[in-house]
Parts: sequence; structure tokens; C-alpha cells
Amino acid sequence: MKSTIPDTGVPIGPSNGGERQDNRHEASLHGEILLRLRDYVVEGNIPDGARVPERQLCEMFGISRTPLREALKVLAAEGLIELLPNRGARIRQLSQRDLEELFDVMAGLESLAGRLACEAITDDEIAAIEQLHYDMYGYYLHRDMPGYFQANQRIHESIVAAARNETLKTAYASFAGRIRRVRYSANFARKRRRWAEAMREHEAILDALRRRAASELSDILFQHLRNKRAAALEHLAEPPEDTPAAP
Amino acid sequence: MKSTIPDTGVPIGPSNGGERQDNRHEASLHGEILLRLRDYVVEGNIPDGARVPERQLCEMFGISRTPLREALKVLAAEGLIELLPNRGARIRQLSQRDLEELFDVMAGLESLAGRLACEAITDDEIAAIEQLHYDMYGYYLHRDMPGYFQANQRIHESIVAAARNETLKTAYASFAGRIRRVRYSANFARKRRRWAEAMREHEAILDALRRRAASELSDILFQHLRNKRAAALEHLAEPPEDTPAAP
DNA sequence: ATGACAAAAAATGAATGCAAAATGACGTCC
DNA sequence: GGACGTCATTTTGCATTCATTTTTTGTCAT
Repeated sequence: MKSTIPDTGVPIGPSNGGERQDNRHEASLHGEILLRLRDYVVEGNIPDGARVPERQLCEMFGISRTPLREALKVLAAEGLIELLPNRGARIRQLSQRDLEELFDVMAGLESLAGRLACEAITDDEIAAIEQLHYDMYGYYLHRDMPGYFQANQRIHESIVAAARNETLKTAYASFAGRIRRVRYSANFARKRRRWAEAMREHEAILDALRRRAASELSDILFQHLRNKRAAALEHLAEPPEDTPAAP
Repeated sequence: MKSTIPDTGVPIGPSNGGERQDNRHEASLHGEILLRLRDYVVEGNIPDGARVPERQLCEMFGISRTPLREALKVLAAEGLIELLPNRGARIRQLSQRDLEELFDVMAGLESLAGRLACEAITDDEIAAIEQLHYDMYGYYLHRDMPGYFQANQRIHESIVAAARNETLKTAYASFAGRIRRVRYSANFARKRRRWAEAMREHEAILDALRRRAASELSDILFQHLRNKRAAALEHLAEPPEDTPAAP
């Protein structure tokens, strides 16, 4: 069998304006639910490994099961939840190995972002990142964790944005969401020594960026994320203490 | 509002065997449909930009609309199709820019794979890749495009496999699918000069792999894919001749 | 009590039904 | 002859319904 499908519709507008990536979601109900449910899950409102109760969520969102289930399938494809046959959806429990893998993929994506950013970034954008860097340094000096954390995140997002690659940006956001969920439940306390290291690395990043040294920046970013991974896993290794052990 | 959701189910088996990534799909009907429909789309059975006819696909698969629509949502999330509000699904038409972005992301992922592979690859695996390399060289000498192409793909897959990162592997496969769809419709004829280049690059890849030179391999792989991108786009730049211009 | 078994209750997966929107056909008017 | 407006048909999106499966509850026997 080759093609039961005739050439129903021919290409429409061949060149759509290249402004969006994939989200026409906002309009339809299932899209709305998808966005809300994803946030709900990422923010850690349902504990790890717990089942995702269709019925209650339907009531909570005031919709029927159909659009909710559609959203669940997408979330499963994104890796946030998992679908067990005839047993519904559960929040995906990430093993230590899963986290290592995720961090490495994030490192790869940022490394790529740095490389691409070197080709396209403007001096103004670099200046903006430098500003963020100085802000972050201030937070570092004042031991302001949340401020530091936010500035840090903005820097990395700026680099990804400077890569001028919407596909990369979308993938990056997706993986970041998976990790963020873990961050929400177990909120990392950054160790002092790590801070100093991270600051030094960030200076190196800025330096390479200014010189548009693509390969070098790629390397530094990868190593930087690798160190983050080490810090995160180190922290997670400490006993979770609210996770009941199997009986 | 914090949590309408009580701790319904507590974590089940905390440590599932780490063998699978996300696919419990095989069992449920929607999962079956998802796999089949994805292949159907990737293989190019529906022309670019054409609408995806729910009704006919339902008949073709012998199912109702519900599981099919669930599969469509996932495919949309994967970027293979796009969903227009109240207008159903269409095969996503990739612009030249989209392709550039995709190739770059693939380059980034392979670059990452190379880096990680250096940490974990065994001598046997390297030997297997070397074998593929020699096979490929044979195809190259005999101007055997399909053979060359397949060996080439296997080499890259082997590198990704050697990275020991299922998350990466899954992401890689997903992006590869998007590109493959384009390959199916416009099948690339490799230019002679490109072949020689590619062979040289592959030798460099093998060399770096043998020395476990992570950064170097990362660089080479990125450049290698960048060149592939150039070749592919060059080819696509030739007039499509069956794409009707907007009236 | 504890365990096994059986029935009830609930939840899941898929099919069907229904209102709203879009698509296409046809006739009218300029 | 072509643009425009109206109406029938199709398609889409979501709700609802139905058949299974799972999970819980209740009962009984050991």
C-alpha cells in the first residue's frame, strides 16, 4: 500500500512569516490546557511518581476529559509524565541517571548556542549580557541567592537568544522545563565554593563571547554546565528525607 | 490556590529499571497509531503543506477519531505537523530557515555526542566504526550512493549510541525524523566534490575519536554537519518546480 | 487477625454525538 | 465575465457515552 491519501490540499501560503515556532496552541481549548497543565506539573504541584488524576484536573480546569487527555499525551511525549497502559498518567520520576543525561544535553545545547551566538551576536547584546554579569556579581557579593540565580538564568537565556535559532530555543526550553521541575521540589542551595567557580567561568564565557571565539566558547559553556551538573547531583545525593522509602 | 490535588498515589516503584526512555506507547491504540502515523508522515506520503485528513486516516487505520487526534497533537508537538485552529492539521512546511536551524541543532547534538562518546566509548566500538568507515570508503570508490549514505548514517548513529545518553538519543532521533521527511521528498544527490570532503572529515572524526580528544571531536563533528547543511541547502536552492507560486 | 477470594466502585481507553466553524456550490448582481 | 452573498455540506472541537480494566471494599475461611 502506498498512499490512500490523495493530494487533498495543495500547499497554502508557502512562506509563512517565520515568526513562530510551533504554537498555535493559544486558541484551542486543548492548547490552553496544555500550557496550564504543563506549568502545573513543572511547578511541582503533583509529587514525583504520583498519578495524574484526570477527573480532578477536569473539574479543576472545568473541561471534559478529551482535551485534557490530549494534553497528557503531549506532556508524555515531552517527557514530563509517563503513560502506563490502563493505569493512566504518572509524574515521571527522574532517576539520577536521567538527571545526568538531561544536564549533559542542556550542556550540549548551550554549547551549541554559544557557538552560534558567536556568529550573530551584536555588540549591544554583548553589552546587555555584560550588564547582567555585573548584576550577578553584585548578587554574588551580597549572597543573594535568588537574585544571583535569576541573573544567571537570564544570561544563559540571552546566549540562547543570540544564537538566532528558534528550533534550538524551543528544545532548550523544553529540556529546561524538565529540569526546573526537579529544582522546584528539591531547591538547590549553592555551595559557597561553587559560587566562586561559577563566577570565574562566567567571566571566561564573556571573554570568549567578546572575541567571538566559537569553539572556545562552546568548550567553556559545556564545562560550565558540566560543573553545574556536578553541583546539582551532589546536592540531590543528600537524603531527600520526605520521600518515603519502599515498605 | 496551591494544590487541589491530594497526594493520591505515592511513588510506586521508585527505581524503575533504567532501560527505556518514554515509550509505553506500544500497548495503547493511540500509541500504535502514533508510531504508524509518524512513519507515514516522515516517509512523505502526504505532500508538504497539505492538510491531514482525519476522516480518511481513521478509515485507513480502522479506528475512531479520538486516538488519531491524540496522535496528531503529539506529532504537532514534535514539529512534524501544525495545527490550525478550527482548520485541522497540516503537514508542516519547512522553510529554508527552518532547515538551516534543524541542521544546526543536529550538528550541536552530534557534536555533543562526540564529546560524550570520548568519555565512554570502548575500543571495540571504535573498531566497529572503523569498519563502517572502510565500508563507506568502498561505497565511495564505487560511487554507490545508497550504500554510502547508509554507512554514513550508521557511523553517526554509532557515535550517538556511544555517548550513552538515552535522552540525547531520543532527541537526536526526533530531529532526524523531521529532516528525513525532507530527504524523502527531495532526495539529495551528493555532489562529487562534497564526497571527497566528507570522506576526509570522516577520517578526522575517527582520528579524534581514537585519541578521545573530546573538544576536538566536538569541533570536527560540528563543522562536518555544517558542511552537510551547506550541501543540502545548496541542493534545495535549485528550483522546486512543482511548488506553485502564490497566485 | 490474616490471607484469599469475590463483588462493587472507580478509572481508563476508545467510540459516538452534537454544536460551531469552515469549505464549497450556486445564484445574483454589477 | 467576474465579484459578492447566501445556503448546503463537510469538518473540526469538545462533550458524552460505552466497554474494559484496575482498584478498592467487603466477606469468608483458615
